[in-house]
Amino acid sequence: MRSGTWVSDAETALAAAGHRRGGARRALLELLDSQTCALTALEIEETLRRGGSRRVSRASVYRILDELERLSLLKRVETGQAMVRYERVESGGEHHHHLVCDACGLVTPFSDPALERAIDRLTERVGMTVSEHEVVLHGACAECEGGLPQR
Amino acid sequence: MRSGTWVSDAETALAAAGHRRGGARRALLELLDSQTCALTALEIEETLRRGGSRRVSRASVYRILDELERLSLLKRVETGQAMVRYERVESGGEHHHHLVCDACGLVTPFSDPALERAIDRLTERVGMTVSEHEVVLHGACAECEGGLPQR
DNA sequence: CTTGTTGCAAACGGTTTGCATGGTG
DNA sequence: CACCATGCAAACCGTTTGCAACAAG
Repeated sequence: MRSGTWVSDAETALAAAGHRRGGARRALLELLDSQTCALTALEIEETLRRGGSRRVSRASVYRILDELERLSLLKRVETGQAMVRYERVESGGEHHHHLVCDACGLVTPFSDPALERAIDRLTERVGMTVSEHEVVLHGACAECEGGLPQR
Repeated sequence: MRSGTWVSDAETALAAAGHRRGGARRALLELLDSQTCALTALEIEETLRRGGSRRVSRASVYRILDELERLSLLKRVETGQAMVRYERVESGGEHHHHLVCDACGLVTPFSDPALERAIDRLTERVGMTVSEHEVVLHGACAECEGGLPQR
């Protein structure tokens, strides 16, 4: 059960960045807020169209995603599949990573404190200012296990 | 200083998979063997052309990379940049992950036993057969730190 | 000679951009 | 009423594919 603060936080940040309001962006914000994991631009476009929400053109989807990412409201997720995915960034800093089934394409979130600790420690030792990190586990989900990967 | 076993291992695996020899693939194998980190298809094509090696058509580069990946001789690396990168898979199982400078695009390898341990442990708990994992750290390299990211 | 290997150019498909229209403040 | 937000369609560009010429075994 989400509190919905993300949408209002996002709108505040957008206003602060000099943006006006717009129906397309609003629809995207609400959709993204309701998700538990990352979506592709295509999934977003289709969900909005079929979900009864306002139809949003593909160009707008991309433009809005781009802007939201620039404002650090969204995070880009690379799953090794054809399309990039996006998911909201929690203001609290909590975040998860992803399991990708290479057979059926299913993307599932997971989180692991021990992993985060290892990365935090590592982050201090590398010769670089680390602003973000991403971990992707590839394999076969329970359902596909035993079946042939089709890629 | 590399031992060069990767190239011969690769050729053995290719032969076993029913492939004949070919100059283009040979050139790619040698180039990839000499690298310390992942290259894009474009970088491979250009390096081969300029490096005096045989010129290899773009289509062949992609086809060969694809086949080598299928045989687990290469690993695909997603850095969040426009293009996919490829690097050889060590038969010993040793592997590294990547630091990506979002300002200049520099990709650097790193390895961390503690991180690997955390991932191995995690791998046993998730409801999925994990065959591979990838960790990417984003940030600004020493050189770019202070300058503005340009994306 | 049979069949995989390569090059060339055209086709693909996700993403971006140019331009005209519409809505916000 | 100035300007950002949006839709549409065309342009982009990394990657894939069809096909014909080559070359390995």
